[in-house]
Amino acid sequence: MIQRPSPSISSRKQPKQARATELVAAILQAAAQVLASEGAQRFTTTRVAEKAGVSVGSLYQYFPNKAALLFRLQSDEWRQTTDLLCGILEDVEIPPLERIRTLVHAFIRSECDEAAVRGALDDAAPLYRDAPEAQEARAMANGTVEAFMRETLPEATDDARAMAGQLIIKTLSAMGADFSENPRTEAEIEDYSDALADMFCAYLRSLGHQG
Amino acid sequence: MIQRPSPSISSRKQPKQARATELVAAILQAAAQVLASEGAQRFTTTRVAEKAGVSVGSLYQYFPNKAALLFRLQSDEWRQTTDLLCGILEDVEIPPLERIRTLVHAFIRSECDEAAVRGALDDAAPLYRDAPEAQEARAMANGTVEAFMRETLPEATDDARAMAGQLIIKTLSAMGADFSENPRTEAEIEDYSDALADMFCAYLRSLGHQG
Amino acid sequence: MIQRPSPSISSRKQPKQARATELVAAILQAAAQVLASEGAQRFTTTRVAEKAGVSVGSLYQYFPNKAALLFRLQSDEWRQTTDLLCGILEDVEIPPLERIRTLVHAFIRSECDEAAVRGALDDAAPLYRDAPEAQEARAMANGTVEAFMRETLPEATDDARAMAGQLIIKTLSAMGADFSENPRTEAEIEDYSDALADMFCAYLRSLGHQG
Amino acid sequence: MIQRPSPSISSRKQPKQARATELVAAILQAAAQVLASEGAQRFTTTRVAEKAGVSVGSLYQYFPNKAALLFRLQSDEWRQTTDLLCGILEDVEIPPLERIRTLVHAFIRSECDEAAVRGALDDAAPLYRDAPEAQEARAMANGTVEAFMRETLPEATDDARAMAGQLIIKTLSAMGADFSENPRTEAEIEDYSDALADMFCAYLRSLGHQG
DNA sequence: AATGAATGAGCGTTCATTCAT
DNA sequence: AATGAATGAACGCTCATTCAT
Repeated sequence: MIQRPSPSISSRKQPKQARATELVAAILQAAAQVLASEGAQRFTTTRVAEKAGVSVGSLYQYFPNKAALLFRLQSDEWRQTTDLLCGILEDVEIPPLERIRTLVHAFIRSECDEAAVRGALDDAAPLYRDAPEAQEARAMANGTVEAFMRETLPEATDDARAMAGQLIIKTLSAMGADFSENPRTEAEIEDYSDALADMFCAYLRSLGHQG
Repeated sequence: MIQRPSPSISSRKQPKQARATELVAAILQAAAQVLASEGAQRFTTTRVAEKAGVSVGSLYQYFPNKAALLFRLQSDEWRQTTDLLCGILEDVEIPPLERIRTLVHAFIRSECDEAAVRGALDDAAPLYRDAPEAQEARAMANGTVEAFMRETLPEATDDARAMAGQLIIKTLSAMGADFSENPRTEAEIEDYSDALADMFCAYLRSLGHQG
Repeated sequence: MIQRPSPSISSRKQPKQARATELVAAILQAAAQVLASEGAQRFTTTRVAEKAGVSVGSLYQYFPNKAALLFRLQSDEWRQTTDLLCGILEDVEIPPLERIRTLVHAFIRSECDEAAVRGALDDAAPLYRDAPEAQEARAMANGTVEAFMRETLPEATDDARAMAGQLIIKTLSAMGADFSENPRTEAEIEDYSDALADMFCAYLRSLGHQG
Repeated sequence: MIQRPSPSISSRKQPKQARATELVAAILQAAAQVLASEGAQRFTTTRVAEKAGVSVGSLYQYFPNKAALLFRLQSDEWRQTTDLLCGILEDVEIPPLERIRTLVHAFIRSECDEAAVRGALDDAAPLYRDAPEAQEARAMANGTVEAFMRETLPEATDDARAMAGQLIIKTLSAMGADFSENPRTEAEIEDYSDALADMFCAYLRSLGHQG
């Protein structure tokens, strides 16, 4: 295993003024565009700054390095996705397995919607994933998942629940990334999501869920 | 395994090809080492050639570019893994779900064993994955998987079987990659493999498998 | 020493100048700190302004450029050192060679005390040394040195005296800088100062000093 | 005191072929020219390569980084100077103090001859002086100096001799650098060298040398 | 007067690939 | 066939200075 440097990735300053906020937004938008249109390989700070209509220096005023910019992009994506998924998981009106199905559909669709950026972000992962901040970000939804699992598998041990929860989330995430690598039709998305949901539901039932 | 000519006979017949085979093998071995020890970021043709005790020029005689070298590495990994998995899947003496479990264990363990190379290979994927040959390589095991699925789900439609087969294989592959990113203990490997196998088995049963 | 206005009287009379003096003092202090703690390489106007709790713009209001700031630092150091040395040289109560010895000890010790700043200032010399003002600054103590030399070598020609005086002063200065590059123990400082003083005294005696 | 990074500075490869030797020579010559004509501040690898009629890449084939190039320049200067000085110091036919005088003249003249390069090299010292190799280089002439001092001050303690030797050498070196900063006439060089030699001789006599 | 965001030329260094030998 | 020196565009990043507010 290789020890890569973990550059500090935290934002250089939190924009106090509207001007700064706009700038950061412009940079992030440009970054997403460059990532989507040019790919991770050609994602350079110069290109992002140019696309954003800003000098490189300005970019570096708000992001301490390239990794931080990528991480921010990823982080925003994560937050969005997390919000989406948590909103679904926490809706106790709906039976758990139905929630899972909805969740899978929502996630897969969302992955396909922004496939270009996400794919390139994955390619760039080596540049930011070893930063400590990245570890934190990935743990955000843990609480919600745990609660959902307690509800779904009330009689399982904590360990079993944790493992099953992680397995499902990770599988969803990995399969979404893989599936969205190629362009997909509406029907393919539906079929694939259903199959994946079938697998998760079968698994949960086998672990003791009483539907 | 390197094809060594018996010194007196075939080395005269095909001196070039034998030499070439050795060279290619040395380069590939060096490439794997460089990838494992230096990471995708620092994987350079010069470094590989140096490690292999060969000139860069020679490297470029056998591999048209860096992507080709990486692709070959990946391709060999795939063939190996495929052989491993097919051997297990084709053993009709053992009940299907048991085969699946064995397969998962074997695969996860194998991923962890070579985590360094495979992880780096994944990081480098953007560099070779767009090659046309890369598509072919991934289809190798299709026949065996299909056969296994026919055996396991005899009453399902072809479409359903194909989908389920792909889903399981892809999930196994993606989760193996993800899981082996961090160093793992023996016990973690066992637990994780079992959980994954549980999920697959539950899924297959839910699709109609009669165990 | 900072010139603080008594709050009720002079601060009304010359509010700008008092404020300016404080600002300049704060900047210079910060500059010395940055130089000592970060080194010449990382001595940037932004960092100095930040350390001084002042905007870069303000810094540039009082110093036309980075070189001017460095020069001022150097200049202040020179004035301090000059005062120290002149005070010793002008004490006619003490025999000349004893004054030299005291002077060497005082200077070497002072160099070691502020090694960090002075070392970094030396490193930065290329940035300010070509300024015309820099020439003047170095001539400050000339009068005192001349007087001392007249006293010490009353029978020598003016030229010989000037040369000897310059030689000793320059040697002292150069050797102080060199010696203080490395951290030194008390004993090393004493020994080194004595040796240097021995050399100067022997030289002066050889030129005709009657002790 | 600041902890600067000590980049490895050793030559990347010893040129085996005439071609390579020529190249290294061309680079070193170009480097000296750039240093002399543009100053340490504008001494960049790109500029050196350009002046040498070579690509930057080639430069980096023979020098691992800019510091190494500078160090090599300095190192060559040191070797030259060392050879010059040792040749003089070791000539036992000539009385010690006369040797000292000859040495001072030779050194000061040599410093003035190449003032531009040496001055700029001094300015660039922060970039290479902390490398371990630089420490070694400075110790080269120690043996010869020691022998000379034993001959000149046979009755002094080892410590006293070492101190006196270091003092003289360092003073010579520092004063040569300082003196050659400005352009000098023939007469100035002679006068200055004599004064310096006078000082050293007086010092050695005062320490017990019997001339 | 004071601010600090913005600039952008410039730096040191890397590395896939070529091609004269 | 084999070599490995040579290329040079490209990268991430810094910092002295300006100027609109």
